[in-house]
Amino acid sequence: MTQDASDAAALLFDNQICFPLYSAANAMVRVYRPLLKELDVTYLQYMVLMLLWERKTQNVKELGQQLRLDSGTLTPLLKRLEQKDLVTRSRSKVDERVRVITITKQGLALKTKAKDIPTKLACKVGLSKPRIKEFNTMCLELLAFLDD
Amino acid sequence: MTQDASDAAALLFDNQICFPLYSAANAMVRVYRPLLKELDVTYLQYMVLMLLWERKTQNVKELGQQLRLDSGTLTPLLKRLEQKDLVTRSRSKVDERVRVITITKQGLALKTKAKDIPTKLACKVGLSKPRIKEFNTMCLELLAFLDD
DNA sequence: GCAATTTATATTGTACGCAATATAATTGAT
DNA sequence: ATCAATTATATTGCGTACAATATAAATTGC
Repeated sequence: MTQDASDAAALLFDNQICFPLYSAANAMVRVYRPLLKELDVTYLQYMVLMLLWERKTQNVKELGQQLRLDSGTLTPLLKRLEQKDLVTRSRSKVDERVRVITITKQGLALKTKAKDIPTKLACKVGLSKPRIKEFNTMCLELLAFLDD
Repeated sequence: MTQDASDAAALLFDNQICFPLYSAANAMVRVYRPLLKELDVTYLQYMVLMLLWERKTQNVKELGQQLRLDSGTLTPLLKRLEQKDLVTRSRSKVDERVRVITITKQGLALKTKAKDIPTKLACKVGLSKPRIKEFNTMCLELLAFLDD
């Protein structure tokens, strides 16, 4: 193939190397939505709660590093979780800049309600366990490249 | 492992079967952003233009099917492309409900400017060509399950 | 000890993504 | 032909993402 032909092929929609990734991520959030409706949280809020179920107090930076998101996304999200009484937002006594997020009793209680969600999602996902593992590995590998 | 232990493991953040997908999709859009800055379009706008480079006139439904997006997302996006004079938004003479999107001369001209973007992106992605193909296949497979 | 720099978070503005709903044109059944 | 159902798009409202910028507290260099 000539260089020009290769350039042209690279600009064809169906040859876009990441559009299926983009669509799959959207579809995944769409599938989660009805499952999370009973908890009245979004997918991202659910991920934040999950982190806080494991370690009940974390600051914004710690959450952001695990979620790969910054305060521009997290600050308003955490305010919404606070308004639902699922977390508290206090300040560190040691360092006044640090915003300390702590899960509340109600936030912890949601964990019980969430018990069946992973199974329900796994059904929707369809792929076998080893194939999911393989898929996650590839996503993480890609992520490592994309994040430099 | 007992059922309870398995339930608990399923709610651990690091065991979430789709969070790497979510993060990778975000990272991918982030990597595209500086590459598309010269064209002054977003990733999704770039995908729409790509479809219109291949077939210069398409209606909203046709675009939506290929992009897996609805008018709630596409209508405002197409208005923005119209404001940049990259597309026109007319009505079908045959069926007045149908909004016909046509790429403009300026919109077509952007294709030349975009020539090097796929190569630049491929460098960032890092994965080998066959591995990218494998990854796309898995995303499409997952997508088929998630979309029922 | 204090100015300069760094760090942690917050704010602003833009653009998705999508559920829910609205509107207007077309089609279908009688 | 007419009215009900369907279809195509638009609108509204909410919640991300994130670049750019702002602010205030802590740290560093001297």
